[in-house]
Amino acid sequence: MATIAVENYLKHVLLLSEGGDDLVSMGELAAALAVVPGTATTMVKALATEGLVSHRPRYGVRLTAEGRRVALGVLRRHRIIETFLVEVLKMDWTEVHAEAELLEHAISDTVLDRLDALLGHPATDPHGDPIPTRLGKLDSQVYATLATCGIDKPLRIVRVTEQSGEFLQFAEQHGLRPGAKARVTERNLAASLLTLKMDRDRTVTLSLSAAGHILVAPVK
Amino acid sequence: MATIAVENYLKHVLLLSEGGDDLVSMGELAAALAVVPGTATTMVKALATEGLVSHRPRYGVRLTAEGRRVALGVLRRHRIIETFLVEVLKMDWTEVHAEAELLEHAISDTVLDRLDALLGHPATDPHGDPIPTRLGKLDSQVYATLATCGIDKPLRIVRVTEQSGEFLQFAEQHGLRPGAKARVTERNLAASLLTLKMDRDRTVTLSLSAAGHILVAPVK
DNA sequence: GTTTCTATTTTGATTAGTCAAAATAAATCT
DNA sequence: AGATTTATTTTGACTAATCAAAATAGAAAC
Repeated sequence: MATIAVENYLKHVLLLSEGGDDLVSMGELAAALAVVPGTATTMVKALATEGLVSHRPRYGVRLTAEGRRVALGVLRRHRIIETFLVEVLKMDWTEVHAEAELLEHAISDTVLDRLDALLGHPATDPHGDPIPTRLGKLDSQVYATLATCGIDKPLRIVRVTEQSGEFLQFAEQHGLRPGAKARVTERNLAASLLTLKMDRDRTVTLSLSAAGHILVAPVK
Repeated sequence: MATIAVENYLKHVLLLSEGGDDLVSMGELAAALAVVPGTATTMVKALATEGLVSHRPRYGVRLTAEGRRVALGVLRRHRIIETFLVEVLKMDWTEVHAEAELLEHAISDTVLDRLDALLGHPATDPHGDPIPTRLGKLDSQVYATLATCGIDKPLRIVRVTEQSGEFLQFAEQHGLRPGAKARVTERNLAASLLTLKMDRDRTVTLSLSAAGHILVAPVK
């Protein structure tokens, strides 16, 4: 039985390895978990002897098949709980992340399956993040971001990959939520800024780094 | 911030002191928490220095006002979660106790208040146990039990004070659930048995000790 | 009023997770 | 290549919660 700490380590290794590089560094991992690097090293070594990760000392860590299975379970719980909090309890999508962080380690499979059914087996959570299936399949579709997409093409926001309350509240305030329509009108690399037009001609300006967290798909 | 272990100790001191005796013994407490007695002693001493209980060494332990406040919070969470699991997720009232035991330490006040509102601010959980209010008021109405009530009087079951799955499934199987109507037809002290008539002339026999866990009120 | 029984407390160890700070290895820069 | 910077690992220490087993204090029995 994985402890809460173990579940969190595995979840964060999964999330950090999503974005490309194969091995997750101790630095990244320690920062994500808000522990000191030495703690991450110690824990990773323990996880490695349990067969949940493989550790290449001095280079980084990666999930084993078993570790990935556990991590996907945690992620599934997290995202179903977030969806429940928004859809049923009508909480704000900008504030449910922290709540789900707590509950994801305490909910049983029975309760989770009931929630999933109540919600109609959703494919994504309120941020647009894909929900792993019971069988451990995770949709890995790659989207463009506002920082990388074409200019003046009609777009639909599909996902916002940032959990911080401030960022999400900023996004919500300007209508940058999953499902919203948008169009990039100008991208200024020198100033690292980007301008876009939302519904009803609302204009929004944001930094390229922020834009990188907003995933979009072309509107057919 | 109280840890999970601290919350559990305080909750069990509260539950064990409900049934009468002022001081809760280390033996009872250790048994309720499934730890060895020495562990309970150690923990209780720590709780005492935190001002959450007062410990009379060799005699027992009692909650302070602050400890009671914390314990009532845990109990409120537990019972609201149980109610949610039955009313919204349609789980069986005989199986929700263990689930709530896990979730009660992970749910925030925000989520709890939303659940409470969704459920219409219930006064009791599915077992008939009273739910402490946000302000820490706990209904302490005293009921007769099937072991102590009068013979041949029409009764309504108001509460079942046993959490074990087996007991509850037995109760459910024979219609002994909160709200059901019943009438004691015979009480045999020698054999420590009791017979009662339920709806549609169903007859049920159970031990006096089991009967002591089924609380009843006279039907007006 | 001793002795005996039983519950409680104490003592010494263990496990999980963490931090601070010293040691070390890899990468980078002359 | 040698020196410096930076990330990682190691070491030693700490906290919370637990157990096993020895010591002890009340209560009950004689």
